Amino acid sequence: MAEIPKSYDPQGVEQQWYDRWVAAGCFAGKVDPTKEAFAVMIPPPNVTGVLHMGHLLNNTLQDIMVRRARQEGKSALWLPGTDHAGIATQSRVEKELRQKHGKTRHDLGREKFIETASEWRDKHGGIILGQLRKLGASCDWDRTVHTLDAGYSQAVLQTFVTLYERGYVFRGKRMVNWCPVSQTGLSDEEVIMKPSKGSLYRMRYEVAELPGTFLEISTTRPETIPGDAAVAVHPDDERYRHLIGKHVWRPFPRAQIPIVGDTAVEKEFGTGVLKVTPAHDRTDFDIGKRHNLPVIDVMNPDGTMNADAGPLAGLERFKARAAAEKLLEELGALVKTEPYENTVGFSERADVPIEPRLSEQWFIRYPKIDEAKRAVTAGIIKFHPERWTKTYLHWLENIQDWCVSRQLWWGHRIPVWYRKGADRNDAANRHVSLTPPADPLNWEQDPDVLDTWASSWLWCLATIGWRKPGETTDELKHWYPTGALATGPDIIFLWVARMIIAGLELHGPEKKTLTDDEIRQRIPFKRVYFNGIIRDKQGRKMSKSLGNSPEPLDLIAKFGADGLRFGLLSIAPKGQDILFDEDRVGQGRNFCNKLWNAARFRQMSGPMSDNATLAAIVGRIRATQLDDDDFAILHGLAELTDATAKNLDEHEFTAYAQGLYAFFWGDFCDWYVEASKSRLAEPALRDNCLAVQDLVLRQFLLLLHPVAPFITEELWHLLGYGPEQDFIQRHQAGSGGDLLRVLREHGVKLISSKVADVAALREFVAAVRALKSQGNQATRRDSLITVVTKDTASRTLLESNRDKLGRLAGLAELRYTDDLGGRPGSLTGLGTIALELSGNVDVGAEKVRLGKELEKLEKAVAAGEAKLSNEAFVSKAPPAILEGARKQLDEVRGKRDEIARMIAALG
RNA sequence: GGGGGUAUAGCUCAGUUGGUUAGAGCGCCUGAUUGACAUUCAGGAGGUCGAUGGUUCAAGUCCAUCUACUCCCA
Repeated sequence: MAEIPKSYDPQGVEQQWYDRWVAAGCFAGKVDPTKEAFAVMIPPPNVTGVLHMGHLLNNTLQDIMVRRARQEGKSALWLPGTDHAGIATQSRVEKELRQKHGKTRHDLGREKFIETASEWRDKHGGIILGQLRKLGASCDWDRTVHTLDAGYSQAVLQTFVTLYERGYVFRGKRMVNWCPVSQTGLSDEEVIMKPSKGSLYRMRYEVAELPGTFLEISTTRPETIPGDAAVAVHPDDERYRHLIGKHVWRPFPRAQIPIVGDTAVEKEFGTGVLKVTPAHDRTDFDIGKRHNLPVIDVMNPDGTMNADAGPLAGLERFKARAAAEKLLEELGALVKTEPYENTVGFSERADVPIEPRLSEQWFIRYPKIDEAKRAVTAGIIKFHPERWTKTYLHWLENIQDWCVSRQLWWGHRIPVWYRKGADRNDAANRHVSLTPPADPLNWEQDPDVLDTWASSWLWCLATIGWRKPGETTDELKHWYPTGALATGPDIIFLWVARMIIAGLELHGPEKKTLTDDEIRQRIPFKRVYFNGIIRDKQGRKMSKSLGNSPEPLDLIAKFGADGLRFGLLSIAPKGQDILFDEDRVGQGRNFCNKLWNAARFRQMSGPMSDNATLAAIVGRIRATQLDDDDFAILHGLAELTDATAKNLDEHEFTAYAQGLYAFFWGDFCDWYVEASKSRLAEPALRDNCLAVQDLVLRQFLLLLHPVAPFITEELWHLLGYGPEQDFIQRHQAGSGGDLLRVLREHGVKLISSKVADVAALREFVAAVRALKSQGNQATRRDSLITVVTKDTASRTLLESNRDKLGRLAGLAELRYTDDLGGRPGSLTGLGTIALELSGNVDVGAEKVRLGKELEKLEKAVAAGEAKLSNEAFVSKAPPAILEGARKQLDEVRGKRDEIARMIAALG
């Protein structure tokens, strides 16, 4: 066996194992009806994207779930893929066309452009999937899916057709969020509201019927004045009620427009008078409909003003705003301009203010809303953390129709053909189908494509072969519903909710309503884990423009994939945002190194024996030779095993990592291994001690494997737990009970009182070390400690562990007495101790320290006495609590007296 | 305007149905290092659990109000 090097070097280990895993087909998801299935579908990253911090955490979590499922012997699948990212990809490709060739997509034509975009995708896309391999992601790469793949596309188009046939898809002229840069409509979910500094313009319009009377109006958007069709006031507003029905003069183009009364007007905002621009504002559009106002569109799709904008025609929208201000001023209609901050919607992709714009679009009215709510409220789908259910339900309760058409070329082209020259809004003139009409020359296809989310909402279905409602396949039957989804809460509406709705409507035959059982069969996943968003140290979102995001691959190089994964878990509070701090992630790397060195120590401590199976290792243990520490560590191991399972079941990933850390570093390395060094030096005791170490290491590697796959695989082999052609993923730790049973069958019965004994010894050692440190004897290995033992049991315990105490606390001798006199001392559960040869003790400092201790104890005594003299407490508290309180009071009193005595003795 | 979330040590966070003298990691201070590990070891300092009020024998934990910060939706 190779000698283990001094410090862990992840680089070589990781690459080597990843290649071997892939070559051996370790990640292949195989349909096996005899096994419980557990599938995870990766949240498909944007094909143009590269790995960022959020992916690291999110994919680590998925890998943990999948690797654990594999260890448990389940039929496990983690399916990777990408989405085609309509707007993002198209903008990237158009930008490149413009910069390299000075061309637009229109120069190329649709077909050629899509070809170019596909080439670009094949070349640049999917970088991120390669990066995930570095993280150790155990995806079944042979199954990689892209939303524009032929089969997937068929599913997307079929869904549109099906929903159209079922009456959930309709075409309509509506106010949409228009992005003037991408020149496409957007769904509400793709609009980011941002506070923006602008101006509030106060203008006055003259009342036509009452010359000399003016109405003051506030607006943030004077460039839309030419589109004004009316002004509106609240019908109950005393100030203006009498003017309803009259008219005002619109300043430009000068025209009379009516004054209408509408309850949508906020009396308190501005002057309480609203200019109504039906073509350019959602509320105004609704007001316009109620009052039969004309819709005057004054803008071009690219955000410039059109001919109807009169004097503003041809200007870009923000230039037009300035021009409008100037015009108002010249006309004497501007009262004043004041700075104003309001929230403005920005296009998520292009990052420019969106323009509410009236246009013809395709919409989906969401089906199965009640069922979608019930799936979560009835616990058929579980959210972790649970509170996200509130956000989810709130969205469903206020749900709006989904604008699914995008004025792009890159994506799934809407499968609708219109009869040439006929009214498109008449369904009779449409052909909605996966296949073109028989007489294509008489028809033209809708130029738009579908929203990317209208493809990724089928992710859990179409990745495993769903193509049509009511049809199923072996793969679908086996993997669906998937086991869990891990994603960020920022896409709870965009993706999570829509996937649930898609599953409910599309998986299975058409049904108007669903029973709970049917819901159970149709949901896309059983659990959703929402991980926190990773922010920088100051709590800002990671972004390219801020430059505050570390390069993930650099982090992997620096800490190792395992170290980074472990470090991320240990700093990721459940469902809270994560403030990323590189120093803290270093903990993960340190932990891997600690594990590495523990294994190295094991290797150096004695020859390796049969480690091939758990039974073989247990078989090496001689029950009669086990000491207190062996019992305690094995007991702790059994507890850790159960705690680990529980934490993973409940998606308590941080607790999972912290539990492993505390056991291994604190209990095993700092205490057990240190304590066992004296036994390892004795040939007669050595083998037994090594067997226990081998046992602990083996089980620990199994528990750690999901989060740190590389180092655990490497050590699994280095320490001889499995032959070369085997993999750790084929083994599981079992339960704590299993472990205890195997031990018991071998004659090892764990005595639980030993756990308390070891805890007392650890406390004793800590007290001695502290005392020595205060007496400037920290480094001495020949210290003498005098003990006033509490009872004979304490003395027996100390005596039977003398060697260890000597080694761990640097004690040459323990002496027992009844009176410590004036020596500086301290209290332990096993008795009061004092240091001999105390050297240059600072009596003053010692008194201060003891004084503080005394004060604390006196408070505790007073609290205890008050509690026990309280009639109500004594009569109402449960006996166990009462008993505990009495015991504690006795203890605290004893300690107090002892400390008081020590202080007095110091003089 | 509506709906969440958070507030515990200098920092980042644990603290599971209320029940001992509230914990961890990092940082800081002191000390150690020739055989597992400086990616280490030992010790120490540091907290009226955001504020007020309430329920209870008992509140960091439950309830109400308030304050601050933060996210989502309109």
